[in-house]
Amino acid sequence: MPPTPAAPHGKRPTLADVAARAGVSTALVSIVMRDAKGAGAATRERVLQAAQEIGYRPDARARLLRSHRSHLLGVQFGLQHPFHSDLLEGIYAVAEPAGYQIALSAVAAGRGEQRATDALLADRCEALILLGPQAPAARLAELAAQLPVVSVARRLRGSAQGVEVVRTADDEGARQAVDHLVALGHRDIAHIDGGRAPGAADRRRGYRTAMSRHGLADRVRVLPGGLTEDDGAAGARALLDATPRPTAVLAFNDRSATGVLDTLLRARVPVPDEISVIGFDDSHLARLAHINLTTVGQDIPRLAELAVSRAIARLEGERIPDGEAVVAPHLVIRGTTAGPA
Amino acid sequence: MPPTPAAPHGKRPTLADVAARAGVSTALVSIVMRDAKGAGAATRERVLQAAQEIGYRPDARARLLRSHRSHLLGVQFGLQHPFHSDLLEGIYAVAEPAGYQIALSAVAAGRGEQRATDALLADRCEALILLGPQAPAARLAELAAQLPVVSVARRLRGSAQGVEVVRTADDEGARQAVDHLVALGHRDIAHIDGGRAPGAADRRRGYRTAMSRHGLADRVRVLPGGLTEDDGAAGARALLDATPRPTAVLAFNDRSATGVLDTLLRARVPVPDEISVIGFDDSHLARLAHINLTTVGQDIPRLAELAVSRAIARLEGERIPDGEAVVAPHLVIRGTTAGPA
DNA sequence: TCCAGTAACTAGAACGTTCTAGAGGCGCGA
DNA sequence: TCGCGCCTCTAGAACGTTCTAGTTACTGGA
Repeated sequence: MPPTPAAPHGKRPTLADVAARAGVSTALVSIVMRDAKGAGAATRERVLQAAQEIGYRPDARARLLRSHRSHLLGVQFGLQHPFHSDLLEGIYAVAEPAGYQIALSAVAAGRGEQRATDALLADRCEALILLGPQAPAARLAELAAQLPVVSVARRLRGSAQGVEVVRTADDEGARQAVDHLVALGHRDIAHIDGGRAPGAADRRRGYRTAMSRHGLADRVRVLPGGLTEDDGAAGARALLDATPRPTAVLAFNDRSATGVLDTLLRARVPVPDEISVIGFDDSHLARLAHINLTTVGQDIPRLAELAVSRAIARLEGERIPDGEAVVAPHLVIRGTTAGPA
Repeated sequence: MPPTPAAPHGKRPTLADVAARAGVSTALVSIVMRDAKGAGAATRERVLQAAQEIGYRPDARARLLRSHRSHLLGVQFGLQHPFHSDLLEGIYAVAEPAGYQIALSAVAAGRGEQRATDALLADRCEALILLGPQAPAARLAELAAQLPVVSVARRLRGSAQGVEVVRTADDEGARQAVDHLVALGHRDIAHIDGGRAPGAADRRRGYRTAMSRHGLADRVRVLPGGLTEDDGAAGARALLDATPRPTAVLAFNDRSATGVLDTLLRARVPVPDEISVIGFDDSHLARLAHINLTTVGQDIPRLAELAVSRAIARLEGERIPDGEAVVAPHLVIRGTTAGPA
């Protein structure tokens, strides 16, 4: 059933092979394969037939070499970040319909960001989309001098000229969480933060200002954390020892919140009866029936769409609105928040 | 500080630009850039200097187009599988030192395996490494007719001729888990399985035969499950209703085991005091201090190494040992197993 | 002194596409 | 009948690299 894939000379079949078999020129085969206009219906049919028979596939590299546009977007992502995986799903969904291909380059242990971006540049990407890049601003500026660069989820001050930024309004997300807890009647609300992680500073600030606005400046309590479950668990232990013990806690992200939940369960502190918990991200984790976490959702499809569309806009010479693209988060209320006992 | 990246004519600099600046031929520049022999030390220095000055980078696509080997391994992976991310880390670590580049292609919602492999073929990969492929065996055979294909973690019967298989001895892992529990004194040991997931059938079989070998055939209890936390949670609820209630349970994987743990905690059933729990994978999850899961570890670096080395061996015409490459798992004893009450 | 051998370098053809020009055929209005 | 435009198709150059087959210059052995 599968077409015999063997090319005449044992190598991968090329345009010329198809052309010979169909009795036309290579140029015409090229036209047919690209579905461009300039070929008659009958010939088109015959060429496709021939291509099918010898199992021809266009060579993407040769194609890109010749055409002066590559229509290739390079995406750098971290292998260990589920959040990046979710973004990638969104990026694929937007880029392919817009006629752009995606080239992936992973950041892994022993393969730093420099290696990752070098590979993308060598592949002739037209623009770079960097998910949560950690590289120094100077390096990003250097890249931005060569081609359009979009930083997703990492905020950059003026030091990285020319880099587009797409991110969530982290401070606003923290504010929504605090507002929700205050509306439920909480006053002693703690925050287990994200340390130096991207967005952590903004979430910390959002928490502080929201507390102040509710006249709770003296109840502010920021516990050092990070972005893993262990960080959350450690924060929760500190929380339990605190006096007065807070009745609610905002974690840096869902992973951290999961650690908090686990520690509270083990300590037989019922959630949300004695302590309410809020996460951040609305990851798959949070949605699971047995975790059922109230959390601040990031609008991942929107972030992905903005990242791609800004990259494309820069490539096609459209004028881009100045400044960062900031996406509003939204509170997702589930089962881990309730009024204080 | 960064070299002025502008090429003479505003486009990306090429070999010819470097050659002109250094006053040599393009062929010689090519030699220097590849670090091949055939250039004098002084000239070499001068060429490198010129390349540096105009910010030259080799064009990977043109390079691959010309050279008849591409030294490119295509890897297909699932965006939503942390296990695949871990494998990828290992694959990068092995492939790059061996002189092979990695091209990634993700399987995502709306981007099936066919699309993913098509992209890799268009990119002129020399071999394909598929992580947990779900495609029908016929499709894999069709690919294998065109180039070397390695299937990781998916077992294939004779129907997919020519496909290399690299996998963990799943039945053996299940056996180790049962042996451990029996040695602790357990007799009522249940298994929450993985349904139709890759490896699930083998683990189920390993559990059954191990139970039989210990004379516990009549205690065998397989509960339907899957590969997510929710599946584990559902299985655990079924477990609690069973009579006699099992004193130990082997989950399909760590995610499922996490769901089990959570349900047991909520039901105030202490682990491991009343019920012991074992997972499978030794994922990051299992290692977390507050989960501390006894689990069957897969040797991920070894799986990655075997996958890459088999692909390369096929490419370089070396003779490969017949049959699948099966890697032994190993039990990792942590805090969720103990003797029955 | 001559020739072989080697090291340094170059011209020009490939690789598999797309693109630019243009050739030929046909229909149609004047 | 001519002239024009349109459609289909083709020849050949181009893309940026590597490879093959030289050419030149220098060394050292007979």
